[in-house]
Amino acid sequence: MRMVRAGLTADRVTLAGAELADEVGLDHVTMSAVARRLGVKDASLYAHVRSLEDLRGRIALLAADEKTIRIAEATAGRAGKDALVAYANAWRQYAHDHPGRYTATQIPIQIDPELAARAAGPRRAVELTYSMLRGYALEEPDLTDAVRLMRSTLHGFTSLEAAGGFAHARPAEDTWVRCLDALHTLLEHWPTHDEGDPA
Amino acid sequence: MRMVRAGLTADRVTLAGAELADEVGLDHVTMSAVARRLGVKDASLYAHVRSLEDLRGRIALLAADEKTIRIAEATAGRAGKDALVAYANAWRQYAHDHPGRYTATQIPIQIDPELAARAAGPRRAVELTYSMLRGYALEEPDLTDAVRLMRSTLHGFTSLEAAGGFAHARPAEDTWVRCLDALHTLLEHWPTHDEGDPA
DNA sequence: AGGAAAAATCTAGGGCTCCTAGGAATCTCT
DNA sequence: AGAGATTCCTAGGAGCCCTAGATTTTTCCT
Repeated sequence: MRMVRAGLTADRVTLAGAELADEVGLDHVTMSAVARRLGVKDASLYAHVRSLEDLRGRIALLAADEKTIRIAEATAGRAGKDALVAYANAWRQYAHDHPGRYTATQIPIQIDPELAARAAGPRRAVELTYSMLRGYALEEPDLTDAVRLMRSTLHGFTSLEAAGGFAHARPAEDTWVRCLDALHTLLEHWPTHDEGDPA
Repeated sequence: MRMVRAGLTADRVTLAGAELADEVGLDHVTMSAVARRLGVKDASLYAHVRSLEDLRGRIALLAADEKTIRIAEATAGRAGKDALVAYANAWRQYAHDHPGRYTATQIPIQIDPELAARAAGPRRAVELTYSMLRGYALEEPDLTDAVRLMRSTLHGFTSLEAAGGFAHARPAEDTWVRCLDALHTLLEHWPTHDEGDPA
């Protein structure tokens, strides 16, 4: 029987999984489904990917890399609020464009360490965020706190939005720009010490 | 053969699923596993629950109810920053105590409408948040935006924390209290109009 | 109390999934 | 051209979701 090789590779399998995740949701990404999409039997995938768990981890890493690259491109050459808005929009846009990949990002990290080490994505992402915030006059540990607040808010918003958490009364888009305004003013007037009245 | 009924009910099945979710993670909650935990064959569950999808939805609703109740108890009789902190801590604590249930909360809503209607949780939660923010002088649509920002930040933080998203350098707890301070001052000085310098 | 009706649980089984083991086809390299 | 490595396959076991129909238990009516 004539056999044509599919030319599989770990990266191609991962990409197929990522595309599938965007189309049908991450938890409908199965070995069988990926194999079908690649015109291959499911057993063939195990030469390139250790398990379904492993595949999900690779998709998560791919997504982290892609998202970081998008943010880097968006914020290049910008500073201050301009950079903040570009950063946030790139983040949200990626989640919109690649919902399956994005949810892969959220899974508890249990990735093959060797694989994770090769991927510069996460480290790079942290650096990006820090340098983006350099425009605001923040010292450690306030800087770390601000970074974490940023990530929390952006992730929380896009995550809730994707899950349909915002009723349709007011467009999410409008809330989004107001939230960015709020984050900006907050970063400018970061409460360095406890300055609040305890009432 | 002597047969003793297990006394199953939709609620008992849901509870077993919720407990299992907290122990082994939501996506290890299977019909078979729940059945084993209840000392029953998996087929028996289908008299009470339509499908695995349905079970997950019920777990999500249960979690939403429980979380809302906790927040209501925590914020009762408090106002201003006091209420804010109580609200946020109750939220985070619930996520810590019931990680599986909490992640069930995040699943895109595709619940049996009839079931969702019976559960007052979500509606109540929204009301709670609004009334908690009544201490800050916010008018619509700023109020809606503030509510959404709150939820985004709280959800994002707890979600990232659960996923191990915060490196161990600085304790997440410290960042948390700083974030609450920040949210408080932000709500007090909400940028009603665009007051930012566009640089 | 006796018996019918309703409800709860079981057995049996089909189809899909993950994953392993070992065999056949294809590519690479000398 | 042939050896060795690589790619992909077939075969199959185990677990999961879910349905259908039988069997047992409870309820409830007279």
